[in-house]
Order: sequence, then C-alpha cells, then structure tokens
Amino acid sequence: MRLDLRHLHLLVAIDDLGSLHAAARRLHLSASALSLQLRDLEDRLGGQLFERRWRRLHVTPAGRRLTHTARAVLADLARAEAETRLLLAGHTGTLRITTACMQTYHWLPPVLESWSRAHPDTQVSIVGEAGVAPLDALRDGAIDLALVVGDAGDAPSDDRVQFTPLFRDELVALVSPRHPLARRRQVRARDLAAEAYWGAPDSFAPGTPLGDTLAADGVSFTRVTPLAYASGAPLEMVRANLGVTVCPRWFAEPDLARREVVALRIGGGLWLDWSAATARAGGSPHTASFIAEMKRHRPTPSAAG
DNA sequence: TTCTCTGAAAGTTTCTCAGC
DNA sequence: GCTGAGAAACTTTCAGAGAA
Repeated sequence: MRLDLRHLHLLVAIDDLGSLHAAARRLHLSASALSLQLRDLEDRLGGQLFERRWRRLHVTPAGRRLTHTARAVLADLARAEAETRLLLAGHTGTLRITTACMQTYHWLPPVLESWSRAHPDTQVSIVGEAGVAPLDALRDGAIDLALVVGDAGDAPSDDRVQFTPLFRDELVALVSPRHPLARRRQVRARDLAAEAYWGAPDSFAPGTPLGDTLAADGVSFTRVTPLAYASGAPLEMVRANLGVTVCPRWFAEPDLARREVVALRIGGGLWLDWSAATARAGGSPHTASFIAEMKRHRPTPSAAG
C-alpha cells in the first residue's frame, strides 16, 4: 500500500468541491485522470472513500478519516515549504508558540501584530496542537515558547525549561444581572456547583484552582455543557441567564463594562499566574523580545481585577 | 514495461422550458 | 402544477501517447 501526494490533493479537492469535474479544474487535470486516480486509491484501500450519489461525490466515514489526515499533511507540508523558502531567502526563521488556554487568543493578536511589525523577517507560527502538553512540546523542540498557567514552582523540576512571569489574573464566576447570585460580590464553590455550568470541563479539572476549590468544598458541577470559550458560547449562555461560567475577569471585560454579566469573586479569590515557558538552550533567539512584547500588551491591572 | 496523462464516447442525472 | 423533450453537466471506460 502506497499513498502519494497526488492522492492527498485529490481527496481534499473532491471533499472541498463535491465533484470530480470541479476537482479536476482545481488540480489542472482532466476529470478522467481524477476518476482513475480515485478508483486506484479506492482499490488500494479496498473500499469506497466517496459515495456516488447522482452527480455528486459524498465522502464516506472512511474517506473522511483519510481526508482529515490529508489536510493536516498538506498544511504541514505547505508550512515547511514556506519556512524553507524564507530560510533560503536569508530570513531568520520562525518563532513557534502555543498556549495552554484558548482564552489567551483574545489578547495575542495585538502582541503578534506589534511584534511582527518590529520583526518582519521572522514568521510567528501558532502551534495549536502543542497546547495540550506545551511543556512536552517545548522539551521536544516542537515549539519555542509556551504561554502557561503557573511557574517553575508548579512544574516538575526540569533544568531544560525556564519560566518568565507575565501577569496575574483573577478567575471569576460570571452570571446574568438577573441571576439570584448577581446581588452578591462573592460566592462559594458550593453555590456554583448547584448551577448549570457552561464551559470547558478541563477548567475545573483536579489540580486547577477551580477544581481544587470544588474538591475542598466536597462538591462538583452536576450540570455541565462543554463549550469552547473561544467560541463565545459560554458568555452567550450566561447573558441569557441560563447558568454560570468561570473565566478570567479580563476575558469578560467588554461584557462587564456593558453590564451584560456580573463577575463574582470565588471564595477568597482564585488567581492565575501566567508565565512564558521557554527552553533554556537551543530555542529561538526571538523569545526574549516576544516576551517583552507580551508584557507590554498584558491585561491591565484594572481589567485583571 | 510501467505509470500517468489526455481525449473521445457512452451512460446517467439534473435543469430548463414549452405544452397541456 | 404536471409532463416530456432536449440541453447541459457529470462520471466512467477505453484507447492511445509520452516520459522514465
């Protein structure tokens, strides 16, 4: 069994466009050539990748699996090609970063914009998949810099990783102004546990500030709807008075300013210390200037509570 | 010889439109 | 609104050409 690059291009083009004819136009081939390629690929794999329905091709579950990988491989290859061109042209390379928390993408754009203007020869690449285990990615050399919660005191002892404190922000509970808890300035973990929770379950996983507070009170959320913070959906649910969510105060600052939600301190206050983790040796020479740029754009003390 | 391509032709399905 | 004819669009198959 041997998959060629042309097969990957074929899969993605048909999946995108829904027909062999359109895919052929995109790939600058004849439809008959693509038909043969597709049949060849299906013969090699021993099954259908696209279901022929009338004049359209619909991807099968098996085809979807392979198409997903084809997209990733082609995207990776395109990145590698672009970076290689930059290197060959004398540019200084790429700064690869990741973050352990999707919420940071709200303040990263101005950092990226400002830093890229000052470093036009260096491309910043956000390695999203490394966010799952950023320190591992750092040790493996897959990234140059990771935005993480915590510092050297929280991480397992490792001489290869260096932490630079960036800022501290407060984790608050958000409710609608119409919610009964909205009249309070402060809530206990057990008050929140009785509510419907909208947000990522890993935000109250064991070891997180919220998870530890819930555990200390001997309670846990029973009605949880997993939603990505980056989608904005948890805040929409809170605004509709359908429950609570917990996130950094600065993240909800626009909604707080418009009085569309109310922020409540949890217990005596839950705090997140954000750091930039970098490799002590062998990393990109640009990490220091990027960290300096992040410090310039960090959430302000008033927004961070 | 093998692989990959093009072009022609056949067959299928959808779209459009006139006629009822 | 329904029906049928013709046009258009599409996939598939086949024969043959060109490159390695």
